[in-house]
Amino acid sequence: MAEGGGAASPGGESLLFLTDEQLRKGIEAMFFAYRGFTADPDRILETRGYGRAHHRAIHFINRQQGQTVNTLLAMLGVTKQSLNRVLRTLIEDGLVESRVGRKDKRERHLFLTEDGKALERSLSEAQRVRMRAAYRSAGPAAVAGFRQVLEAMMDPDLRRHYQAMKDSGT
Amino acid sequence: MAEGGGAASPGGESLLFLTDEQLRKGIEAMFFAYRGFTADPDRILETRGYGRAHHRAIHFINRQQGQTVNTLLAMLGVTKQSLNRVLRTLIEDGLVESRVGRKDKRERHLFLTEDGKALERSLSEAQRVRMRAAYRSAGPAAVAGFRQVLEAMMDPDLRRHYQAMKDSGT
DNA sequence: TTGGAAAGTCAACAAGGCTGACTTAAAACA
DNA sequence: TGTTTTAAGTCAGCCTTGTTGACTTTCCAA
Repeated sequence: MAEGGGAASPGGESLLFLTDEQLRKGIEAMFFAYRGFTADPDRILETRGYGRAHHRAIHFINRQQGQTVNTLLAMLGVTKQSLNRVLRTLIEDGLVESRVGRKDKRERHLFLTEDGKALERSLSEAQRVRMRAAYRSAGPAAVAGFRQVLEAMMDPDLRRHYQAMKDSGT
Repeated sequence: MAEGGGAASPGGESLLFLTDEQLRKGIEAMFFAYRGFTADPDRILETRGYGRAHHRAIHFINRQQGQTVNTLLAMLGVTKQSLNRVLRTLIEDGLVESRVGRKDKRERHLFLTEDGKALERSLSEAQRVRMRAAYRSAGPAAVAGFRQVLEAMMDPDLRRHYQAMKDSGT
């Protein structure tokens, strides 16, 4: 209700956005939007017998080709057993290549093959289409706000990962 | 970071925010932010032996007390068998009450008990704390943009659910 | 009175998380 | 040199949460 500094007062619009009601709408918006956000890739993945776990692995391997398994693990926040199951099928299917490290031979460096890149493009393009439509309908100012709020919502560790990517522009 | 808003170049603002690079950042922001968004409730749920499925059921029953199972099903987008498993444990644990419909006795109307409401409050408060912090750090304009983009990202069906809630203000 | 909708249940299965224990290879260290 | 630590991978088993399919019960409405 009227927490956060008296949202009920007239002219207090600068605070109104912090009412529990507003926050609840933001929470629900996240829930519904995330469903839409994953819907298109999910459909593509299904035709191949893959799931979201495969998508995540593909996305992050593409983002930084040649990264080690440990790096990927930190990004995904799952156990190596869990990742390994997914990674094994991607390697068997020829979408991912695992190369022994040149300097440190314990490490495996992960790369997308041409097939892997093709799937990555089709998945991310599906997501970009939706994102592009949302961006267009909301406008540039809204997009800036969108990214600002999302960034502030991340856990610090994840935010660092996100920001690291920001700098390494294509 | 000269491109926090995505459109640093003068004049090109209306198009620059639609580059694939910008879209990719938006996609990744969604991914990381959603992890943060669910982290706090997940921790609370774990202590009770519940999962996200229980959280979702509790959230939507609270949102519209007395709704039928079918309504809830449409909102959650899962099968009734899947929902039923979750619902059964919540009823057994005394967090949800299921009342036979007065007019149509086939229907079951779902309500949160006092215990259920207490858990709902603790879950949503955890989420609100994070959301509030994100909102504060991003500012009112960013929040408006955030909600606009999320809404545009939803599937039309889900958007209707979201907007329906919007009107039924507390 | 009967067809069909709403709800619930049982069984079986799959994806994708998890823990724990263990191996192998190689690097790092003392 | 020999020992410890690290990176990766594997096996086994468990849990949650999603799925399909088949079926029953209840009961409204044509």
